[in-house]
Amino acid sequence: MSHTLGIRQAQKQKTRQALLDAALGLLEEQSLSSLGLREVTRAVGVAPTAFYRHFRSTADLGVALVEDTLGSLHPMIRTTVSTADDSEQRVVRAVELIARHVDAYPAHIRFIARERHGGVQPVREAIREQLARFGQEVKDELAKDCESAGWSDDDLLMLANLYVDQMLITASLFLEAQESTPEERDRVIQVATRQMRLISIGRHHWLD
Amino acid sequence: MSHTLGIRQAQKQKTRQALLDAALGLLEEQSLSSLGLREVTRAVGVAPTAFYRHFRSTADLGVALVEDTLGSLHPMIRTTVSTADDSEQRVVRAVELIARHVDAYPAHIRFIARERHGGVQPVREAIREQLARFGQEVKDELAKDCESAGWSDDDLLMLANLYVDQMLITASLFLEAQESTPEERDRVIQVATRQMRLISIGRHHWLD
DNA sequence: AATTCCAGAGAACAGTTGTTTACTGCATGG
DNA sequence: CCATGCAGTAAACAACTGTTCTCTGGAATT
Repeated sequence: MSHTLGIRQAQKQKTRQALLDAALGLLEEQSLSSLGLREVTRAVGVAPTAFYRHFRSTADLGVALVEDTLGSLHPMIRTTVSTADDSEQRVVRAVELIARHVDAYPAHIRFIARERHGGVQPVREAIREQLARFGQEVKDELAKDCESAGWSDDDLLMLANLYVDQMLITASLFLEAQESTPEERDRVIQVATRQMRLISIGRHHWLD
Repeated sequence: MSHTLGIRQAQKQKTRQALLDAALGLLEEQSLSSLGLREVTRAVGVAPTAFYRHFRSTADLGVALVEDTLGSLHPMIRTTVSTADDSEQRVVRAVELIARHVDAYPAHIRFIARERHGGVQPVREAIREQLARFGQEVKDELAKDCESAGWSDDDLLMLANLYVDQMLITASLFLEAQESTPEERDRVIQVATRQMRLISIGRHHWLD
């Protein structure tokens, strides 16, 4: 079904991606609500009017950016929860995976952390939607675990969302520590690991 | 020592507060990095140049706003942790207090949630600093509790920061639910309460 | 080979922005 | 009571913004 795009469509998607990439770069030191359309086109090297061929507005571009950046998170979250070692090893491995992802795509998680509560409503909504989806995915993974026996659906979802939020907080801490000393980075690893561990302990004794 | 201000200084502080209030209002539907200085003065009804008598830039105003808005949070956080009922009642009461605070000062917590990871570095730093202070305060309160016997200082601070982050997440959820149905609000209360409870359970079994 | 289509260019538009300069009126301190 | 200080005003600046309109070159379709 995936017909090889013509030269025409290929070029279009290329500049579209260039616009998205340029925007993501510019958003490292400002928020979406202050991002100008001309600013983006200037960074790419196309005329301002070309922008409209791809997006209705910068808010529209922001929504597209949400799909892109959170799409890259799906595999990480999946593997973070599903690695079936012992409970303690799982926590350590999760924090490690988060750190690795932040190193690989710092701009992605900066964008999400910044715009999750940012000034552009449609973007906030898109992020909220995607994170709810993540919550469901994590819940499904948790349900497979034998430790989840006797848990209600509501409680599983509650725990899943707690994990998702904690992942974002941890990722954000790694991002801040990135332009700091390596010792600070190690400190973040230790704190994040212990917080995750405490949540896991709470999970273990939930049904008492 | 607090000498009654002259008419001069009183007027100055009055317009300064007017600028802060107007800015906080405008920031409900945009972020600080897109807030224009003229926009603020227009909302107050003074000349654009008057702005410079009070702030160097909008970023400067943002930092001042952090002190204001997070100052109002100090009493809440203090009482949230220190009410010395039984553990379960404490959780319920904490969530209740957060809900009440969000209803009282929605713009305050919106500002903090938005600019904590926002596009203006000095403001991010100011918020980070204040939240670290909160973490210390919570830790001091936790240390008084008999349940904290045998805990290391690092672990206490780790738990305190976990609580602070969880409070912010919960407050943010209440804010979103504010312009939604009352049933949604109740759902937020239930989820937040159970998340807090799970953390408390983790705390209780931490030393096993 | 002729025609249609469309991504991108270019110019122009009215509005807005931050910042500077010179000013005014009034509360304040000698 | 008079001189100084200073909060706020007014006008002007170059630079920038989003959006519209018209146009063009080359891929896509027939």
